[in-house]
Amino acid sequence: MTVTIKDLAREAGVSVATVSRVLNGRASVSAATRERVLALAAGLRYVPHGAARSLVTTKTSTIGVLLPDIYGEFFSELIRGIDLAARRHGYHLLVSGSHSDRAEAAAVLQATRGRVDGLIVMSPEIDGDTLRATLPSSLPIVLLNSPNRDQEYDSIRIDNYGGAFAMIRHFVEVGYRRIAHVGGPASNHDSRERLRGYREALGALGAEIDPALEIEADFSEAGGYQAGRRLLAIQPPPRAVFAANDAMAIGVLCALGEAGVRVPEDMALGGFDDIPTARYVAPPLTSVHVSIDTLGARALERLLIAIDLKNRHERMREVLPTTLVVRASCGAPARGTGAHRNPTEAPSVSCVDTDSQGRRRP
Amino acid sequence: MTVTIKDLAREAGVSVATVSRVLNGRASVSAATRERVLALAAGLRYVPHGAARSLVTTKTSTIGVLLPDIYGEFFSELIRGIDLAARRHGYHLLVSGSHSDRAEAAAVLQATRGRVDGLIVMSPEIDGDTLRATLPSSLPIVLLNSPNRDQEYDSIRIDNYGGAFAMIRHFVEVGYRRIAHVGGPASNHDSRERLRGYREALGALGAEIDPALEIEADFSEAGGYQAGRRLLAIQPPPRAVFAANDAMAIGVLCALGEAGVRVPEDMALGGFDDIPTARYVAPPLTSVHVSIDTLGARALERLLIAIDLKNRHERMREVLPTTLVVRASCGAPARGTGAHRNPTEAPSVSCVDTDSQGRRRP
DNA sequence: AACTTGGATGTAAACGTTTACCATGAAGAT
DNA sequence: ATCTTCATGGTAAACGTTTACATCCAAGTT
Repeated sequence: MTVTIKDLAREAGVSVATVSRVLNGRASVSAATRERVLALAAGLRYVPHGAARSLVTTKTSTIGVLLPDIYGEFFSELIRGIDLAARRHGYHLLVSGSHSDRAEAAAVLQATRGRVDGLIVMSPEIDGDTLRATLPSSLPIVLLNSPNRDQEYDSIRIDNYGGAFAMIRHFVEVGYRRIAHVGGPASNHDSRERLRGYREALGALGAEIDPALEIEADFSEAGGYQAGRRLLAIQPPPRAVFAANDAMAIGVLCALGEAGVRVPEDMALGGFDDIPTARYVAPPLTSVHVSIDTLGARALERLLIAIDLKNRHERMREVLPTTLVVRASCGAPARGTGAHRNPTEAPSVSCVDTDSQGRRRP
Repeated sequence: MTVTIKDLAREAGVSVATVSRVLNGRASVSAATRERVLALAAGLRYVPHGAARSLVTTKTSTIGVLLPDIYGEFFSELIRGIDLAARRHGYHLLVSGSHSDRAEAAAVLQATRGRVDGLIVMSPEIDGDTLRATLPSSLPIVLLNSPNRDQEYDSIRIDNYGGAFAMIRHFVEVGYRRIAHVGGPASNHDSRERLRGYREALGALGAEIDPALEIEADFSEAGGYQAGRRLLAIQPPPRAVFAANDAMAIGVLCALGEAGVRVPEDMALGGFDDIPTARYVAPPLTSVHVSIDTLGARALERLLIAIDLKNRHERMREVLPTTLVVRASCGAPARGTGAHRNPTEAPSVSCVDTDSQGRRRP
């Protein structure tokens, strides 16, 4: 029913080898034959069978992407970044998100064998040992934002520590001394690093240290809202709040707004991630910008190198720098009014590139 | 190097057929043999080769998803909906987004042959004729939000017309008579349907009709902002604005805010899509809610039916209903204050289910 | 005229599975 | 004791490609 290379060969009166050569642009086929085969292929709507091809070439031109949960702007940006880079290199993407447990994630990993040339893995469930246990060591893998310090795998992560440090540094420079933190789940590596940046910055910059100012939430708007309510009860109240992601910052904003607490006049606020929404809330949110699509693109390019070198390359651990984006919510000198900014202008913000210690980069 | 079923068979001292039977849970293998093979498979970290398997079974357990551009909350929701449904049914997802031209999209379509069991296509570039020309007719396909009225393909789309109609009906009920529209590109099918809903509702409900009130933009925040500026110049000014998506509505909000025009007191505003951000802008945005993940899940399930029935099923055209979500931006009676709403509560909004004529559903 | 070269094409093996079919032998039925 | 039956497991073909190798033949070289 579906037309194969044999049908094509028969119709064209040549061997399958010749058809294959034409289709793959191999040399030494006469122009006449080429024409005939090509015309016939179009006419019969022939499309080569990918699986058969990969079986013999041991190339799939596909890379697998394993994500914790395909949700929200972070992941759409990430996939977009990976996808664009993949297309540029002629690769396809096999994506899979939200695995409830380790067993399911492992099953998905297994299922990708023979359908992908490599894997980009971002999953709190999966560590190096799990990977080693379930996959052949010949499969190239890049770990994304993983706590993993494994020498066997490449990894790329965001400079959580430096980003958090930069935010606190900014708060301190603006003049705040009593700064609270709304963190993500302690089990999450990103949360822990951002918390560490917060704590060490407080210490290093001489701000006030008070464990009562640390609240743990869950990275969601709802969690941020609850945390915001608890913030309001703290005495004396903090003058600024650093939320470990923008979703929680928005929740905090919500809680403060309800209570009549003005941002930034009564309490300053900063987030992390710089999701697109950040600039459209009122007041626009100061945040730590992370170039998520770059993260994805870099991961893909690293993976391609690994594939090219048959996984015999030197492993790398890469850290992507962050940029502090200052908007109205942190009460920095003479910035914005709380109105939405004009989205057609260049960002009306000050950006500060920082190194991994939160220090200003030239 | 990588271990195959043959290695496994040799080590276990059985034939490849037996190993295959064990691995696929086929009957008639003694418990002892099964144990031995399973233990060995785990020990050697054997994983079956997907491509080889699909070659002989003609099943890939993968479905392809072709999207116009993986960008923004709409697409992350859509992919999420598809992914969840796919996993539930044991399928994987091969996604591809943002094709600059028809040729590239066609190339991607071709490349999926033999790697997918079916296709979900959402792309303005690709119509029925292109599909017919590039793909074997035996491949099951579901079209998403496509203008296509092709009898050959299943399709699912959102009730753009009904959603727009419902929004205007609501505006009229609140008391507005002079209502402007900020539309998407005229080349886009969704825009055209929303515009049609707007126009026909104005006529049907006796509101003011004035071509000067129709502005075309491009579905982006920036485009909405520009449109907002033009709105301000219209004399007499409209009392309400219906933007064809939330991104543009946010842009309009921005322009109005800059000009000191209060929403909803001076001008009411409504959007379309009900993206998560909609409830966090100030004032919270009234919008037409679309269950995007449902759209994705439905598409996948329809595709699975088609696959099951080897594409010999009856084709269907499905229209997904919308829900009007009333928040503060439209100035409906005694709603919100412009503050962020508490995200832990059930939505503090009135929802109105409507049929395809924008009439209230029981 | 014999020999070499190389372009065009065909032959067949290989890739890693699944599965229809067949062979074996033990247990139960007569 | 012979015949069935059935569980177990082996043999080999098939899936649709690519590609190493072989073959053929025309054209050029000596």
